[in-house]
Amino acid sequence: MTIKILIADDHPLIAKGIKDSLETNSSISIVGIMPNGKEVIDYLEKHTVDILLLDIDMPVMNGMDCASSLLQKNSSVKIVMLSMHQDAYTIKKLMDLGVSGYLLKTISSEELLFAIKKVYNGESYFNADVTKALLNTANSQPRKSPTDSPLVNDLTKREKEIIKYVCQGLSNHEIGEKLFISHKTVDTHRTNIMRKLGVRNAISLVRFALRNNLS
Amino acid sequence: MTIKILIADDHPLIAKGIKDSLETNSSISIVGIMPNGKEVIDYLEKHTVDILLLDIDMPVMNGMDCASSLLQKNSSVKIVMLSMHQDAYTIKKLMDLGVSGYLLKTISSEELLFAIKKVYNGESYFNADVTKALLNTANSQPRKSPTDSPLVNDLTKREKEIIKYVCQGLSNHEIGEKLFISHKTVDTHRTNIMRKLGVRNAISLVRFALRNNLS
DNA sequence: ATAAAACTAAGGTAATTACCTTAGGGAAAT
DNA sequence: ATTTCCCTAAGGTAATTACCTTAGTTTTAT
Repeated sequence: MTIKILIADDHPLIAKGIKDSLETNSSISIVGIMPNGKEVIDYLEKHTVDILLLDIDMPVMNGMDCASSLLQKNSSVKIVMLSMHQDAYTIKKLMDLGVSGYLLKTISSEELLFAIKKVYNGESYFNADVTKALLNTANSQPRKSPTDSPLVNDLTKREKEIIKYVCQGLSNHEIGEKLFISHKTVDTHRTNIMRKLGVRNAISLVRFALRNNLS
Repeated sequence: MTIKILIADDHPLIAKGIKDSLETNSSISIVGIMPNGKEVIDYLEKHTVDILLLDIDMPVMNGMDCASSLLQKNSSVKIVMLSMHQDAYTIKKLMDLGVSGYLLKTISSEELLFAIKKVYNGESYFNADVTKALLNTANSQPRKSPTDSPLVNDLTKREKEIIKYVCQGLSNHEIGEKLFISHKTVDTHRTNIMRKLGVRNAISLVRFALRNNLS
């Protein structure tokens, strides 16, 4: 009995590391490496695999959209997300979609193997740090992980507009005047933005914006 | 002749991938894998390596601080940053510090090998996407001001220290804890700083700090 | 040695932000 | 056609910041 695994990661070095780590185990076979979600979808229309190790941050089609698409069409593949960041917002979204696991890339190859076996047996596995990230935000407040880009996609047009003005040092009142909306609406946008990005104050928001060319 | 390389990355899977990719080449020897900047510093005090492949996002001591420390003490090691993100901000800062290369983890093992050889021969290497990221922001934001704004001279040592932490998004309480002073003292410093710089909120303060390399 | 500057601290007040909740109308997607 | 965002708004509360004043201690400079 061999567990057939498909890896989706746009970083060749990382994908190779995962592949090599797993292939030392004879009951596992890596059937392919895909550089983005689109190619995963295409591949899975013609082939069957047991487990998909899916990175989130990928070009063309990201892991989130890919997982969403596969789960909605009731694909038989079990999906294990493999990400750099423990962003509670993203994790929750994926759990709601129905992925079988969420692992940080900080895990050892032993833990990865363990997780794969559990998932293969129909269980799910979320590693400790991930669970902790969710606990910290029991009251639906995501957290942390600036230095991230996939999060930008969650922002609406208006939110990006608000960010620009926040970065200019304008107060909620001033922003409201510029956009002809209430300062309370600006406040709502700000709170939503910060929740999405997992930051707790305006300065961290500005730092994020600068890193992602939103300023 | 063997090129001795030290890898610093807190993700075992990734580090292993890089290691395996490079070690297929007989002229390269991976002498170790360090999980954070602190351990790199410790290691390099006792050993010598040719090239340090340094990840930026690491716990305990990040790659930026690690590179800064090594370059300031004139370590002979050549530093090649290896990051997930093409953040023009960070790249510029690191180039100013004097790192020999900056590569995205999206590169192939072939390109990594090519870069290592160049750096080993005293040249530097920044991969295409990185260069592109810099071009996009070259005109919009001159990072390095040749002459500091006269206002900077009015700031005391302690005030510059406070600014650094403010830029990190820390609250007055958190800054107070870091510096072992009262949050009210931090507040006083902040107010004094803002008065000197003629700004009215923390975000404008951060903008000023970024323009004047105080962050 | 004395003055000036820097660092520390605190009390108080006003303004602002951060966060939660609820909610209606319109646009976009399925 | 119905659901699902998105944008808008507001009420409320807690936390934080901005700013003022006063003031003791330490460090630095002349």
